[in-house]
Amino acid sequence: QDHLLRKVDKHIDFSFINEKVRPLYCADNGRPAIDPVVLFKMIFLGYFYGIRSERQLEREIQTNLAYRWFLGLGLTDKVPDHTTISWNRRTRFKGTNIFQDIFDEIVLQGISHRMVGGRVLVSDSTHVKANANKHQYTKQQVLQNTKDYVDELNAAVAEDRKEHGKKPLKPREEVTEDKEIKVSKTDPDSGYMIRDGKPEGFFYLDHRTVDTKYNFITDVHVTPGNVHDSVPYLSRLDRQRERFKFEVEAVALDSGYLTTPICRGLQSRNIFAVIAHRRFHPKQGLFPKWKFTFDAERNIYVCPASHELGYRTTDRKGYRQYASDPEHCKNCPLLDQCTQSRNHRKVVTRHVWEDSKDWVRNNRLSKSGKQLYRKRKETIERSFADAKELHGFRYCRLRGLPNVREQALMTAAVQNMKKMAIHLDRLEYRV
DNA sequence: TGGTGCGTGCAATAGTAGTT
DNA sequence: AACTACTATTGCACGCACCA
Repeated sequence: QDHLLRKVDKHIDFSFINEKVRPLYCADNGRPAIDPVVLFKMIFLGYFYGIRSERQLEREIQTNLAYRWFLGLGLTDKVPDHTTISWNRRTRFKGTNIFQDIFDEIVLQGISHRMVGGRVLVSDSTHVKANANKHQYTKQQVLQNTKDYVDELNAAVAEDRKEHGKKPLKPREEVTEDKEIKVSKTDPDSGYMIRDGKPEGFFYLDHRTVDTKYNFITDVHVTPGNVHDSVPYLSRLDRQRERFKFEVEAVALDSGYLTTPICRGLQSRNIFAVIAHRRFHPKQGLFPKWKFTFDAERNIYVCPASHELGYRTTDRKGYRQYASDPEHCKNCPLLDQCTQSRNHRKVVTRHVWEDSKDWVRNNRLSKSGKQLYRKRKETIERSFADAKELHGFRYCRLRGLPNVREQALMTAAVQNMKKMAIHLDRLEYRV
């Protein structure tokens, strides 16, 4: 009586699948299809129990009474063939948003049950090993991808230079920075990754956002493994605000997201942001940057020897440069701890959006910031752990970005369903 | 490093259950 | 019987564990 599938069946309404899928089926001709609800329930079963193969799934359904019951199959009913799943994936569902739609619908059901607040969100990403041998690759020259905040930054740089009485920079034609990357022969969509102390090879990145109220997963996004965490963050945040009408008040993020565009983006959206801190240690022996204090009023940096570094210019990348007077530094006793530059001139840079970063830094040190930050680990990390341990999300079952996206969305949807079913069942029991 | 055996999803296509 | 839109079958390339 207390089987998980009974709770899922009781508390989750799957009838929406019929409506979402209707335009993809022929209404009045041909051989009748397997009921789409049954088809998707089969897929869900695979993810619920971490059955990573469609053949294996077919065999499991044949012999498992609970699975048959969940699908509405009698003891002697024929289980649909496993290839029907892959046939539908690459024929009927190809190029559609059906998996995203289903994930979204489950989130909406969670919202209607008051299990999702949409006020405090936590995001992180994890690597998922691609279904591709790390030795099978070709090398390719690609252009460095240009960041999407580039226009905004150019405007900020122009503004900043104007304020400091500098001439505007000549607009540069095209940014053509070439780099060589490894492209997998078996799954060209994945990205080659080298990380300290971890196995290298082809990976995807799964970016997730979790609502802190009941740890409901509210967003899933997959990119190749060589894309930085922070790149898709703001657009995914906005997606949630639009799609689910979230009024986001606060977010907590891992140190990988501590970049000026994100700090700036969150501040301008009026969202209280707490981001983990990473202290960089520059070349051994040299002073770290935080030893230089910024005086906003006078627009100067003060070095550990109390010497002033004055504003010099603002460069194309948005960094203000503050330089010391080499005549003064030449005789400084701290010189060899400060700079190795041949002309004894120390240059400290400060991004034009550095103020947003300072704002985030102060948030983290505040009382509510500390509280929120502590919550981060126990929510998002647990969500990823469950996905990997329980639902087979350590490896990509399928190849190609759309397919990996399908796997990520279905894994998350199933985690949400499980959470919802168990929670609602407990509520009912109490009443 | 190269071979073997096994398991996987995919592609091609054969087969099937409806309607006309 | 012809046509249609599905499902089922089959063979294949690939990944991976294992072994020498």
